[in-house]
Amino acid sequence: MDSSIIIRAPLHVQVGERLRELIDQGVLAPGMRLNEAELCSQLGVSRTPLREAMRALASEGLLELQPNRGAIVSIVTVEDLTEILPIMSVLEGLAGRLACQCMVEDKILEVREIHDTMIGHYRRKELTEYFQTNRLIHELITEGSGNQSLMESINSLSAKVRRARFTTQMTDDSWARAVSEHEEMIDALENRDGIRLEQVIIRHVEAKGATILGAINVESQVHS
Amino acid sequence: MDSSIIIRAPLHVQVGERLRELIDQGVLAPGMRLNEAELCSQLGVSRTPLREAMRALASEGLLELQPNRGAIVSIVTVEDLTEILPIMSVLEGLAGRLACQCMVEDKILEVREIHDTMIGHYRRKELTEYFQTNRLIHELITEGSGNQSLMESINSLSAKVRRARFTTQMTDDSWARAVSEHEEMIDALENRDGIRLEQVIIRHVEAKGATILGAINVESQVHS
DNA sequence: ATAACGTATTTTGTATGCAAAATAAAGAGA
DNA sequence: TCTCTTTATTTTGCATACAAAATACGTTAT
Repeated sequence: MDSSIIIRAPLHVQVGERLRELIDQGVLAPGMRLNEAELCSQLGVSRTPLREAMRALASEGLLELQPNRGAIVSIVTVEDLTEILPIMSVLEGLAGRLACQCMVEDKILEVREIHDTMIGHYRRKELTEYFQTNRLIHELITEGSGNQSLMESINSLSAKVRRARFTTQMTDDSWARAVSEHEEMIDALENRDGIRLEQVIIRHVEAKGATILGAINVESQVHS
Repeated sequence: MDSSIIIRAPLHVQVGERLRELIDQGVLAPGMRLNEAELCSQLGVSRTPLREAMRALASEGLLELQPNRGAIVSIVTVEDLTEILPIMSVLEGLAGRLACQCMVEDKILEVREIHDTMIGHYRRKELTEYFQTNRLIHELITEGSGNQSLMESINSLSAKVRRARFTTQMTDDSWARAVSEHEEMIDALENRDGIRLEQVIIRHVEAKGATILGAINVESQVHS
């Protein structure tokens, strides 16, 4: 009858979450070798739960395990991004199409409000806040699809893209375009026009992908 | 200099592969509890590598881990299929679109040949062989996308769908339709018309999904 | 000085043992 | 007979210990 008992998550789960954080924050940088003993003393656990957590992260693609040679934080290459971005595009598109069917009116209103907030950030050229609200909108639409499996797929890919840590530098032009595409998205969503929303999102994410890959190419040119 | 040394995979990797096989074959049936000690003696390993393998399979979705209560082979529900099939649809569609750009002429020819073989099986109503060649075509197109990440995503979802083990009973009508869609697919591929191939595949996989879900509903009606 | 070999040290892989939690079983009370 | 405790057994979670592989290091020979 006691429903208030706190179920402590197993150590290997906690360790997994902690590692995920560390990788996300970049404390464990891509390419870095993970020393088991070192991490153990750092996290205050023995090697068993640590290793179990590492297997799990590895099969999610966050770590790369080399037999008898330990694990490294996996590196997201330009090739990876080139592969992942088109996938994101169609998946987010699908999420949009489904969201038009599933999302309750309240949620759509919420998206509209965040959209308006985002427009404000755009007008005031507040880049960080713009990206934040932008991402939030995409996440709400993904959630709105009501498709758990789809959410997981998108989130997993999305995490990889974020881990690439490129410097997104939009031109005034591409930024304006992105905003107008968002306007269209909201419009399609409010009219529950799934087909149109899907098309707009696909175009939108493809364009975003092109921007990202373009920026990376510029970067690598600078370095050479 | 010795490149002929055989690098034997670590035990936990071997165990993982073996478990995957057992689950795939249905020896470890969905919902079944996995007893660590039992599996250990069966596979001839200690609990450590087994547990590491289990974590990996769990984060791939093949196993479900309950804290302090062991693991069960995850069950693919109708809801899961309802979620997964639309995802498969757009992903295979994308694969088709990309395949039209990437596939070398020889590979397209190969697909054509298998397609013709499949048509033969269709005419002779050889169901098993039809499904086999059918699946092979889808796999070749997926490969042909040249997108490793996309392949992995599709294969992972595809494995789940297969694990559901529904009994696909096509009507003459839906079978004829599937075949004609395949004709269209091959035609689009040979003309490297990516947009069209994508559309056809999306329609085709959606229809296949409807057939599957329909069959399951019929089954559950029979049981009640 | 460099290359190659052999040894020492570190690091990973696996097995085992113990503690804690969950399940099964047995017994007492209604 | 059924339900609720209490106890015994099983099973999972974690730590430690040992073996094997890889790396680092020092020595010797060219």
